[in-house]
Amino acid sequence: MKHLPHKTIARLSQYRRALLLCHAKGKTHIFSHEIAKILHITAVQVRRDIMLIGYTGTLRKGYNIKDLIDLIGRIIDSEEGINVSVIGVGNLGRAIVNYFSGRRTKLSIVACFDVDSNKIGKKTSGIEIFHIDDLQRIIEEKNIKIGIMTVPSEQAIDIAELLVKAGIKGILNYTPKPVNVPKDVFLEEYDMITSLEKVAFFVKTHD
Amino acid sequence: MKHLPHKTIARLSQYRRALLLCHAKGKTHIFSHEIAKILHITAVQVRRDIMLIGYTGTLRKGYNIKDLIDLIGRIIDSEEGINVSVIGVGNLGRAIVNYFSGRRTKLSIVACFDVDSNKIGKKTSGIEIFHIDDLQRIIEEKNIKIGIMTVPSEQAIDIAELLVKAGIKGILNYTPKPVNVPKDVFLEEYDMITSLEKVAFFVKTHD
DNA sequence: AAGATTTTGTTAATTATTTAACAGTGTTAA
DNA sequence: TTAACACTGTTAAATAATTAACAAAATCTT
Ligand SMILES: NC(=O)c1ccc[n+]([C@@H]2O[C@H](COP(=O)([O-])OP(=O)(O)OC[C@H]3O[C@@H](n4cnc5c(N)ncnc54)[C@H](O)[C@@H]3O)[C@@H](O)[C@H]2O)c1
Ligand SMILES: NC(=O)c1ccc[n+]([C@@H]2O[C@H](COP(=O)([O-])OP(=O)(O)OC[C@H]3O[C@@H](n4cnc5c(N)ncnc54)[C@H](O)[C@@H]3O)[C@@H](O)[C@H]2O)c1
Repeated sequence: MKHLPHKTIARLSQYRRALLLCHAKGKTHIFSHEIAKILHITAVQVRRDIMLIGYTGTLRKGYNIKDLIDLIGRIIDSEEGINVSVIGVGNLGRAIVNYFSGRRTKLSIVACFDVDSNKIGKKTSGIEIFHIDDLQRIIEEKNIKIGIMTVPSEQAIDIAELLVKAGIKGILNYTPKPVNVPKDVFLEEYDMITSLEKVAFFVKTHD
Repeated sequence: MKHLPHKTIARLSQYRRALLLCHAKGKTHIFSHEIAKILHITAVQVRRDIMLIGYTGTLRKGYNIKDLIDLIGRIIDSEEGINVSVIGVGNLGRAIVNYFSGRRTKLSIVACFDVDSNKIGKKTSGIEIFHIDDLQRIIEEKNIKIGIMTVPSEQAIDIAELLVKAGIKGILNYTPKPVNVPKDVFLEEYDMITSLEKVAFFVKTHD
């Protein structure tokens, strides 16, 4: 298995989530077209993705749900788990921390950072909030590999640089400000405003 | 100008945001490579996108910032503006409402919906919260075209259906549950968990 | 047991998107 | 006034992602 396309990785994550739900219901096998139906994509795409990770289902019975869940896990998870931090504990940051603190997965949010003295030392959803000046130290101490940026956009570029310096290996930037990272750091940016404007554009043109 | 690629639309939104910043600083012209630098993409891509919308800069001076902002506006905005609603005023929904209420654009959030009786009738960031049962009526009364879904994922499918019935033309689904809409409704889905798992995958493999 | 049916796995074709290449043209400098 | 330069606009090539096509095989039907 050489290079999995980005889009395939994203779908594998979704397949797994859907499969876990099916598994919980006691289902043991599933067809490509069933998975496709759940995610509203085509069965071919499902089969192709599954082919790419080298799994083979059984003809006429489909894919073994448990096996496929495990295989996807071996591909996208890190065995030891990965520690994550949230930088900027405002409305969005708090929502994210709260949301992820509920679920047990291989990804755990283990620290937050802010500059607001009212927040430092407190906890949000059980996760401690540190001062941004302690970032480097805490990142090292807690072996944090991923940073989720939810700071005001004016701070985005500086914070990204700080994260890179601290040795972070992946950044999820929810700021509408594009940031720059060296190529050994993986960057994913999501811009909500743009997303909404895109919807608005198609609403406008589609009638 | 025929069909603009989705990706181009998304970038136009970002160009405009960057251009507005430059404009505010008193800059009048900008080169493709300057825009590219800000967004960390290539100058060719910028030029190509701008070509697609039929704008032409002046040689050696670049693009007129004000003109380009206006043209992008004419393309992606609706003249009259578009009304938006948020369904599910929890942590994420509240963050979104608060965030967008600050900015004046052609897109305004004009109503929220929930089922929690403690929330109904109250306001969040100045926007009234209605009961989900009044959705159809309010959508019509307030001429709402877009719905942002931030309800628990178990509710996602039902709510999407409800929105479609009510005559919504665009849905932004922040639930990790894929939903189904007729093809005259534009659907954009963003799954934060998947996004984070994708970052984790590349962090894992990239060393 | 023969034939129809269903479903996978895989290669090939298609479509979408990005990147490269380069002609054309004001502007600056010699 | 001519040559070098620094841009844009556009076409062509390359890359990425999706979709179609179909052979192979397990199961079902009669
Ligand atoms: N809230 C949303 O729904 C939403 C939507 C789209 C984009 N965003 C983006 O997400 C970011 C955060 O949005 P928000 O609504 O949570 O804002 P917010 O103001 O509620 O939160 C920002 C937080 O960052 C902290 N902060 C400021 N400077 C910091 C620094 N140098 N280091 C660490 N922390 C710092 C602030 O103290 C605050 O707690 C913004 O960039 C915004 O554009 C938010
Ligand atoms: N918080 C995050 O950062 C985050 C991240 C990723 C995904 N999400 C997704 O966003 C959604 C909301 O997350 P949250 O953290 O804000 O959850 P939340 O529980 O804080 O909010 C959900 C809200 O929806 C309301 N609600 C429930 N049923 C409803 C119905 N039928 N109609 C209208 N409103 C209803 C609830 O009363 C509540 O106010 C979830 O699907 C979650 O998976 C959230």
